[in-house]
Amino acid sequence: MEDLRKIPLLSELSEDQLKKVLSIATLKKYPKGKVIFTPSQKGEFFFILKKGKVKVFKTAKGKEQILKVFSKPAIFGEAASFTGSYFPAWAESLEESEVLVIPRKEFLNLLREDPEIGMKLLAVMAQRLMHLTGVIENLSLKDALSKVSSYILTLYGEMGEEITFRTNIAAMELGLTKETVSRMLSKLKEMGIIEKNRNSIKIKDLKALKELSI
Amino acid sequence: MEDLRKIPLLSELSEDQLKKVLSIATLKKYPKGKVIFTPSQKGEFFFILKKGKVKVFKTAKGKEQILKVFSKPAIFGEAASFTGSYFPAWAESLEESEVLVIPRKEFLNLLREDPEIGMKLLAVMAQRLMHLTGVIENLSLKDALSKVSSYILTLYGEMGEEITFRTNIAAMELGLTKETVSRMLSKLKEMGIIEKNRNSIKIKDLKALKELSI
DNA sequence: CGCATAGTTGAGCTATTTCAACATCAGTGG
DNA sequence: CCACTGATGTTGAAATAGCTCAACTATGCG
Repeated sequence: MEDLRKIPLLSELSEDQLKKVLSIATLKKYPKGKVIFTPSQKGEFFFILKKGKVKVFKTAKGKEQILKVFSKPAIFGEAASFTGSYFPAWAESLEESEVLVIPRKEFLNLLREDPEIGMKLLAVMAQRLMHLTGVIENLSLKDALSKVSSYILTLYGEMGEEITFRTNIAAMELGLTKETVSRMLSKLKEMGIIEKNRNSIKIKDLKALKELSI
Repeated sequence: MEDLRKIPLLSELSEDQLKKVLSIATLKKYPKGKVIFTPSQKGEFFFILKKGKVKVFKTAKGKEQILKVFSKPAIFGEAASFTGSYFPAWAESLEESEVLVIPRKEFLNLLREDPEIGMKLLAVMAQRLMHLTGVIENLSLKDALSKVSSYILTLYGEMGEEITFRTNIAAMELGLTKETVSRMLSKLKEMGIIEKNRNSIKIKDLKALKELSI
């Protein structure tokens, strides 16, 4: 429950309000690879990721483009559950996950009761917008090496730290194939910019990486 | 002034409120090709397009990707002026335009005074999110012919209608070159799906076009 | 232990870009 | 009113980034 306090939208709630939310919410457990919502569903529910990892993505013609991966406690599906329209994307668990599901009606009640929550939601949506413009910039304006470089930087915590890196997830986020991502990683390694193990990388030359990520 | 009422955010305002907004706002005129804001500016102002046409876009490495073109009265730059952070993109007039500029402070006051306006803004942001997910879908999952086909459909009003079509704008919205867009148009013409003049097209086979746009 | 999943590497392919040359049009100034 | 100029669009040929396909390796999970 304390994890949930870290979510901007919920941090604002009083103890009582949060309890109320939790009493309304249903806890759902999704094993790895389960669909949480699809574009053919209307936003009748609002989702809070409590534990696990979820990808939100578009698909067409057998291809898939990730919009965002949630791996920390966060809300998702908020736009559609606000408007009540169809979800603009798919959501699927990437690992075993726990999700709190709140009916749209209750979600709207919360908003109505406390305008401060509406403001928080605005802030979240503004963040989402910025994130998506970043995705678009990546997709449209950068070449493969820049994409991978900037992607690594988004994962980067502190110098010398081991960064878990999933090639195929990266590929789906960046609009590349896993082969291309793999090749770019090899290239970065050759250039002495990163070190590479099977599931993780380590940044050796942050400055050069930043340079490439533009 | 009545045009402004058509903008969702403002339609909600009382006569007095709207007058107040207009008294706060500064009317700015931009000739064609003028920059309205850039990513190096913080969202100190909120913009209302009154007349004209404005493109909001990202650029890098001499390339340019349009996020959205506004051609009817609308608000823009709302996310950054809500959070006060840097604009995530550029805005530039595509033709001579009139823009109402409102200081962030006053904009936030409006939100504070009337929660209903906050709700409207949420709706607008939700729309923007859906739009951007659509842009991403286009960029990442579709080939050139599909992109152009679906783009034409977004412009489409009623059957047999002449549709103004600007090849280079289309290209910048679709993440293609003008040459490719031109070639795709020729292809669609060859296929008997559209008719084509210099600055406009006409849909001859809507069903086929929809088929291609997937 | 075995099998499905994830990653690597090479080779050839192809959609789109790039470059170049040309055509057309709209607006401007004489 | 016409000539000039810059912007916009068209078409062809060549270049290329990234994809597809294929074969192989490593891994981790049941």
